[in-house]
Amino acid sequence: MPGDDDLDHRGLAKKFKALSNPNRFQLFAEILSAHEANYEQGHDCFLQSIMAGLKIAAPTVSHHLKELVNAELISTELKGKFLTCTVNAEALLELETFVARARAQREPSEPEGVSR
Amino acid sequence: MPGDDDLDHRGLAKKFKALSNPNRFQLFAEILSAHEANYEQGHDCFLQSIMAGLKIAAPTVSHHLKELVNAELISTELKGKFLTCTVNAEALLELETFVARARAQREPSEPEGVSR
DNA sequence: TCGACACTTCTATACTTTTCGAACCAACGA
DNA sequence: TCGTTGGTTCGAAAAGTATAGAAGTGTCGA
Repeated sequence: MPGDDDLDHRGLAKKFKALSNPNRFQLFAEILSAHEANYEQGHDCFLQSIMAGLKIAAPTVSHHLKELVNAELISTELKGKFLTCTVNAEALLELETFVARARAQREPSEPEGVSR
Repeated sequence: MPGDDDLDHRGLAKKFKALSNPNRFQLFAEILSAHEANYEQGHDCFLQSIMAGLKIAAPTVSHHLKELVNAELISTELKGKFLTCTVNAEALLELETFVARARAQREPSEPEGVSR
């Protein structure tokens, strides 16, 4: 059945691509953990603090950020002078669903054990 | 603490990268579904049949395949004249673990099946 | 109002990736 | 032993990506 998985393919590849660059991946990971750290406290994840952990220039960060947004992995919002980042839960779900399904596909019944 | 997540980062980024190209992604997906289809019947996933579904030349397929192998997403074996592909279950597990953890991170309050 | 700050856009450069034709190697069947 | 077939390697062109310096936009505090 085409149209079952095919729709995902483009979006998924885009998301994978967004995470394929080490710096961008780290950027995403930082946002993720900042998100976690700040969730309870109610304040958002500021780009500024994230940039501190990376050793790349501001224009590059800006570029990577745009890619993450474009892949719909995160969204950003300008709050006055500062930029806040929010991880998109749907995107993560989409990724997880794909991988989980892939795993199921690989082993329809048998638990490991490639004989031959 | 270095070696817990940090190791993953490199490997993960590599895997994400391997899946970042649409054609390569599709290649992987094809292998996956061929795998599923043929599992019970005992015969392997032949590259030949996979290539039929893609509109890229043989050298390109060969190249992409090598990338997937390099990212440890699959392994290949030459059987006489034909090449068979096997999806690496560990790789999928690694991906799933990352994504699941990311989801948990995004919403610490939400109960999910993943413990830290 | 001014200057500092946070971030973006522009532009340029170095590098990587994708892609395929041509040539190649290995295995199989006749 | 050939010719055919499945797949790889080589070489090269075209496109894309990562990166940052310089300059720009908007916001804040003094």
